[in-house]
This record gives sequence, C-alpha cells and structure tokens, in this order.
Amino acid sequence: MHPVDPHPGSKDREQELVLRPVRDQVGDARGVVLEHLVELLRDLPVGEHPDLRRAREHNDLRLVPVPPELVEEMHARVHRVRVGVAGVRDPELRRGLEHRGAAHDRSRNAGLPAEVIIAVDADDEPHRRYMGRRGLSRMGSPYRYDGVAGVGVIRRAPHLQPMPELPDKREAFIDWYLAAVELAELTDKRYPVKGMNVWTPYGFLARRRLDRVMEEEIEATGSRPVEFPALIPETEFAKEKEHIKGFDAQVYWVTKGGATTLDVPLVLRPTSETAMYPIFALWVRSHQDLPLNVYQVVNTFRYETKTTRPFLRVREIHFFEEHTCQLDEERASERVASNLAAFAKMAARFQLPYLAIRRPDWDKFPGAFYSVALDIPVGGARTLQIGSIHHYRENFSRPYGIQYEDPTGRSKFVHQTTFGLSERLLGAIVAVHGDARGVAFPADIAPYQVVVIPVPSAKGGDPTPYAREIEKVLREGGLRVHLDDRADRPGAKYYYWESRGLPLRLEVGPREAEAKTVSAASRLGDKATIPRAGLLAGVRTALGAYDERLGAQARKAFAEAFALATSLEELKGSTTVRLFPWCGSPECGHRVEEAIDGALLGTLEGAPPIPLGAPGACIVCGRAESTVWSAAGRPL
RNA sequence: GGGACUGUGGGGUAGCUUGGUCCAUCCUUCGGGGUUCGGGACUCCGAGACGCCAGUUCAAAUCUGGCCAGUCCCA
Repeated sequence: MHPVDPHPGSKDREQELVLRPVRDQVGDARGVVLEHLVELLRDLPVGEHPDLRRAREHNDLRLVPVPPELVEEMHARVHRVRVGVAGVRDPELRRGLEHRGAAHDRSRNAGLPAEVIIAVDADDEPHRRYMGRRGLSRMGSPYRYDGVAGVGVIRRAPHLQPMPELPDKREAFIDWYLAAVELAELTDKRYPVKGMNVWTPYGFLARRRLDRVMEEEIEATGSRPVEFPALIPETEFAKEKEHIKGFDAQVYWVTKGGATTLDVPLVLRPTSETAMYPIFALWVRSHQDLPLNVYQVVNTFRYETKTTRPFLRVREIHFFEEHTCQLDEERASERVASNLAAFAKMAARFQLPYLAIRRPDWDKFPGAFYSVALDIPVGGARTLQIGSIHHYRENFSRPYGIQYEDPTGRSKFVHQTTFGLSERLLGAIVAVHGDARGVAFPADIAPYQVVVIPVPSAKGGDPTPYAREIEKVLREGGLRVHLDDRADRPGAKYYYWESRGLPLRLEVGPREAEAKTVSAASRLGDKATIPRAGLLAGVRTALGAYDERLGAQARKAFAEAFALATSLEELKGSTTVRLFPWCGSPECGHRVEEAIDGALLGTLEGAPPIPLGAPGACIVCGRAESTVWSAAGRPL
C-alpha cells in the first residue's frame, strides 16, 4: 500500500490547507488546492514529461497522468493530501479504490469546491491521454485498475472556505464596478445588442428614485414635463451645423417603413434639441411666453464606438434633459446658475460631491456657446462626467427660428439653455459609495430603505408575526420597506442585502420580540437597538445618520482625489486629478492634455475642492494675468 | 475606421495546441426533500452548456470560412 493517507486528516490539517492564499484567481477555491499540489510537486524530477511540465507551468494539476517512475516520489509527498475519489461513477472501480482505503463515495464529494485527480497509469498512450478527461469514469473494467494509483481530493473546511470576493476597487476599478453592478442585480447586460441592457426590477426601482429626485428638484425651479417623439426628420436634424457635425458619427438612422424606403430618413434622437426646437418656434411668440422651461425624461440613442459599460457608456441612454428659452443672454446665464443650484440639491440627496467645471472651447457640447460639466473623480486621475449644462445663446434659435416680440414690438431670438443628466448618475453612486462588499445606496435612492429579516430559532418560536408588525408600521410611516422571509439563513440574507446596497437592516428574532425592540445594522456597519415604541422615529434617525456618514465618507474621498500641480511634469502619470492655474489659451491647454494623457476638464466654477489661494502663473506658459483654476484628468 | 484576441449550463470555468475514451470538468446557481437558523450551514435527489450557419472529416467543443456577440490595442 502506498503512503497516501488512508485516513482523513485532522480538522486542523484541512484548515491549514484551505487557508493557503489563493494564488491569483480571486474566489477560486480550486486555486488553493492547486497551489498546494504545485508545491508538493515542485521538486519532483519532472524531466521530459510534457504533461507534468505543462501542469506545473499552468498550475493545473487537475488531470495529470503521472509517469510510473515518479509514483513513489509523488506518494511520498502526497501524504498530506486527503485522498478520495471524485467523479467516479463506475461502481466497480470505486469499490476497488475504496478497498484500498482511498475513497469516499461520490456523493460525499459532490459538494467539494476542489477536486484533484492524480492518476498514474503505465498503460498505452491513448489511455494515458484520456483517462482523466471523464473523471476516470471510463476506467472501469475495460482498463487495468492497477494503473491507477490514487485520486486525490482535498476536502474543504466548510466554515473557512473563502467566499468569492469582488476585485479590488482601487487596483482594478472597472472590474470591481462591473462585478458590483452584477452582484447587485441592477441590470442584465446579456441583452444581445451592444450597449443596450435590461433594467432589472431592482435596478429599475433605483432608477425610478433617481428620476423622482431629478423631477422634484427641477420642477421646484419652475420647469414642467413634456415628451417629444423619438424620431427626428433629417431635414430638422441638419439645421444646426456644429450640432450635426458633433453627432453625425453616432446617430441611428431609420430609413425604412416596412418595405418602403422613407423619402426623408429619420434620426433616432441622440438628444432632443432638433426635435423640440421646431416646435418651440411655434410655442414662443411673445415675451410673455418666456421663459419656457421644460424637461423630459426619455431614452435617447447614440451609437457609441468605445467599449460600453452598464450605466456609464450605453447606446440607449435614459436621459433627463431640460430645455429652456430665455429672453436674453443674461437670463440664460441665470438659468445656468439655477440649474447648478438645482443639481446641488440633487447631489446632496445622492450624497455625491462633484465638480462643476466649464469645459474648454474645444470640448463643449456641439452647438453650445459654452458648457458646464458636472464631473466626479472615480479613483486615480480618472473622472466621470455625470451631467452637463449648456448655454446656447442664439446658436439654435436662429436656425430654428425661435423668436419673440419684445414689449417694444421688436422681434428677437431667444437665448437657450439645456441641462442633461442620465443613468450615469446611478453608475456614479455605485462608483462613489460602493466598497468591497458591493454597492451602497443613499437612503433617498435605495430601492428599499429598510429590510426586515426575521431570525428564527428552534427555542424562541416564530418571529415572523412580530416582523410583519414591524414592516407594517414602517410602511405606514412612508418608508420603502421589505420583509425578507425567504427560507434562507439570516447570515446569508445579511450578505445578500449588503451587496445590494441596502441602507438599513432590521434583525427581528425572539430576543427582539421578547424585549419589544429591533436590532438595526446599517450598510456601513453601525448597529443600534431601536425600541418598538419609537420605531419609526428611530429608523428615520438611523437612516439619517447613515446618509450623513455615507456623505462624509464620500466627501473625504473627494477631497483626497485632487492635488495641486505646479508643473507639467507633475501631470505625467498623475495618480490624482490635478488642479492648476491656466491662462486659457488652447496651446497651453493642449500641452496639459498631452502631459496628463487625458483631458483638460476645464475651469472651475466656484471654489476649488481643496483649499487653494488665488491662481498664480499659468502652469504652461508662466503668464500670470487672468489665469483660472483648472482641472485635468483622464475621463473614464 | 484599422489590427489582435475571445465565445462551453443562469454566472465563473476545465477540455481546444495534437479532432476520437466528451451523452463535456469543477465551483456557483436553480428546483425538490431532510436537518438547521443571531454573519455566506450541512446533507440527499434532481435540472442546466459547446454563439449561429456552412465546410473539411469515418469522426468536430476542438480544424477552416462567413455571420453575430464581446474584449483589448491603435487612430
């Protein structure tokens, strides 16, 4: 009998094996096992055995035929591995292996996270080659049992098995982001059109919260909802030259109705200026019709050529767009300011710190007089534009003929503004608030603010009625609450809801039922006991405190995302978004973009996000007059 | 727009170099049973895949072509 350990190792030994660091595949428990075996076999005189060499190179020892001359060697090392049979369906073979003290039955191994088969065979070439592929199941009677030396299996220590983890947010942001979004089930990206994803119920609930906040805050400034059609005739679309130039490459065309080719091709709106403005020309007649402030929340379409990502870059965009017509340039500028103020209120509800920044001329919205972008830092020097506000002056009103008669009877063109936001906000909330456990929603956005989790116990009786009572009180108090009464273990539910960003979890078990309390735990780990008597107020307080902490955390990270740059050198390979004085000249601006290998985001509207004095000499040309604090980064 | 690479159950993967032992591996997931429940339990039974279409071949997950989808790099 060879020296494979016929007796399962002690608990301690198993744990020792399991606790070895996973080599490179996060969450791949098999990696732990393989690492161990690689180690075992590291010193084997592998010689010219290609299979073993390959196995060693690829760290894949799962199906390695071991040449006979190495058998003894190997077994001398394999003693630390618990040996069993996995995947062996042939009863005769299994019995044979079991007889040699080498097996557990298949069913006991079915749940294993790892399976390592070390088979030894001295038989003919084809046999040697394929014996492993079918888990040895074909190695019954037709083959010589003597050729099989053993099948190695490492059992896990169940409570110590590493659970799948998200990629590191700092090291691999985009991987983390995609995994977090997927884990939270905010979207289903398996829809077979690139850049067009399905809104799942949970994701839709979050989106609807975002929409509500946007609608409430914009309506508070006197804007009213409208909805324009999705298709725009080419003839209208083509009226403003800069605008079409900017969107030409990314529009979807509708060229046929049934089998008939359309006389005038239709554009699927990439944005709605050209859909609305011919109608605005009809709506606006006199100065009494102004201002015209309307918004819509619709889907727009852009044929993105870059890599699409859920919420961040999509081809069907869930778009909030406000369009206004104002009496004159000054009133339009005031509207821009009003939009900025409205966004500040929205952002406060999202707990999102942001940068309002005026884009350089070469990066403004196609057709705009100027553009103010809303940017957030998302790690390193990377930034994400989450919205924009544009002043159009008369650039659109002239080609579209949007004129009014002023009080003196003179005809004038309106000055227009727009304000755009999208589901990128949801991506931003994920990006900013999410952590190693997944996404974290601010209370105003969370699909559910509170989830009640009953904690059953054999001795304590059924807590469900009490849990229902809690749920009812909170619901009647106006909270978005959900009772998770699935037949799962409480711990599993905790992880589930944390990964989905739930702000506040209420644990309700026999102890709480007895004491007439609930135990609350926030997404940030804060715990509290809330008395049943003051339940609603207590929950509200906890939610408020959670939001406050979430916001504070975000503001801290926000401030740390910026650093002053005093020379072009410092922009190169920068690991933060950089702030610096800029003279405003395009030449200097482009030098900045080259240096940071990204974009000059523009000039700050308002105070810098970190304390800085008055801007000094331009970072590029050294001119000291009329410089402005500016920012550069690498847009995502 | 140019180039390279990839596509295996719901998710992640093994197998592909060298076509055959593959009615395809493992983890997870899902359905059912038992047992359990205060931080991802265990256990038993079961379900589920070779992107699509052609071609080569006695034989295709594996080779070839086209399409579709995706990723990366360059513009």
